[in-house]
Amino acid sequence: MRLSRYFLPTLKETPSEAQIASHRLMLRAGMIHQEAAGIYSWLPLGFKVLQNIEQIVREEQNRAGAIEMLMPTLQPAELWKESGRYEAYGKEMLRITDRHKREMLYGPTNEEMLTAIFRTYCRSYKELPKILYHTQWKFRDEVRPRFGVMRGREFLMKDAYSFDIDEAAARRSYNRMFIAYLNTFSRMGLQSVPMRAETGPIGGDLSHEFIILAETGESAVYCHKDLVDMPSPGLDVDFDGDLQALVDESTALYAATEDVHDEEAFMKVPEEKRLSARGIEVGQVFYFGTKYSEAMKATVTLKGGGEQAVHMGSYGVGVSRIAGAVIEASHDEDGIIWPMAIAPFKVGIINLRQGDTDTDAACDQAHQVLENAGAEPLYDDSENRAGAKFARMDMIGLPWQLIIGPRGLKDGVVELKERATGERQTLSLDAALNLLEKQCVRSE
RNA sequence: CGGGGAGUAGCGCAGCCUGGUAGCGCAUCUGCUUUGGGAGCAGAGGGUCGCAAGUUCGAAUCUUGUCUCCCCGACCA
Repeated sequence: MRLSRYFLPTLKETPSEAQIASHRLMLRAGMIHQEAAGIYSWLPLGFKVLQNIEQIVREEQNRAGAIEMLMPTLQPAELWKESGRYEAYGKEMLRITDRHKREMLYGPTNEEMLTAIFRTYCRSYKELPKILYHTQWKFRDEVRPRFGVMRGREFLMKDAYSFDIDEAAARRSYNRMFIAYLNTFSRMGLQSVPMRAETGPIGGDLSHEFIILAETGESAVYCHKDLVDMPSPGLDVDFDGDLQALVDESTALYAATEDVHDEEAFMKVPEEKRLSARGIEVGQVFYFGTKYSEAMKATVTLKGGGEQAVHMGSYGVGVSRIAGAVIEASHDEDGIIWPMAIAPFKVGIINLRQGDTDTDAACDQAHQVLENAGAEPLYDDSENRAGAKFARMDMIGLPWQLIIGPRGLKDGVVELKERATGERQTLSLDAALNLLEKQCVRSE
């Protein structure tokens, strides 16, 4: 993509409303545009990131055996009256009345809707187990939205719902999502730590929040240090096999958020391994049994006759929030540092002397070769001076910068800079293009 | 929802106390010079001062109301 044809409204100055790094950088890098408190337009660069995140989530959901669908943003109030949550949800729920005076709402989540779908079509134990998911915009009318997309009112969320015959089977679904989440975040270059979370009225140990450690995290967290560099299970996991051992491995060590923190248990962690930090929740897995299926009469017939309310769980990933969380976890004074997997472009080509015949030609060639190879280049062909181009490229944080100028070309070389480390190497254009193809093209 | 702060050009801000032709920096446009880490000079365009009432000869400035945004807290993916 040529920058001159793209839409990338970057800002040199920081808008005054942005307090934390990710919010500031998303505005400055031209990723988002605020429409109202907690509501954002996603400009092209931000939208690419959002799509990359969504796609990784999708691939890992599918790999774990979940089935994708799509439910609407607007829901009829009746569903929520059935479950009792229409009253319980309070002012956070955005209620709307249509022209026929029917009560509607902008969905904050979809348990009711999917439970209603399930009960309509699935009547037998033979239909189980099932995990269905979608990625859709939600709305929660937070009293006080903040931190940009990390805590907006409108947000994009992947939510999955599992249906099983009993608690033991529900645990297997839970485990699938648990492992899928570890892989999902790992693929995005994020080290996630599953932490015990509040389970609500159901009790038990079946709820975990997936936390990314970051200084600006919204909640205090406590965990065993070894969890911070525990490898993810890997994409070759057999999701049809028994995942319990893998889950146990990830949950054996102490890890809890503020809400459920147990100081006594934490003290049993060797002192040098105790980590108390702040974290951002990017996902949550939750088993809630028959809470909705009973209220909404989602039952299946049993093998031996009789009926059973299905055991359910729900599994959320904050897709739009992750865009902010990644930046919180990965930036420096100069700007964003995108992990390769979700970077909006993989390499930025910097033309140091726009208008110089040789430099223009070399840049054009690099651009074309990388574009054709699928390395997703962004070519800064603007008339700006070198310094401005460097600064902007650092800010938007593409993993690689290919720097081409007349000075180097005289000696037949270009410069390649890795954003994360700042390391530069000088090499021939061909060698640079070869290296970039290896680094930036996704092999599948 | 309690407490605090702010709305003046696309962005960042001054002006308000003490009413009298609306300013600065960045950005944008034109020209010349410059060209490897956010260039220099010269010029130009762009604002019903959030909105509404009121006071006044006269309101960005004073008064009242209202809307919006931000911060701290409570709440939350």
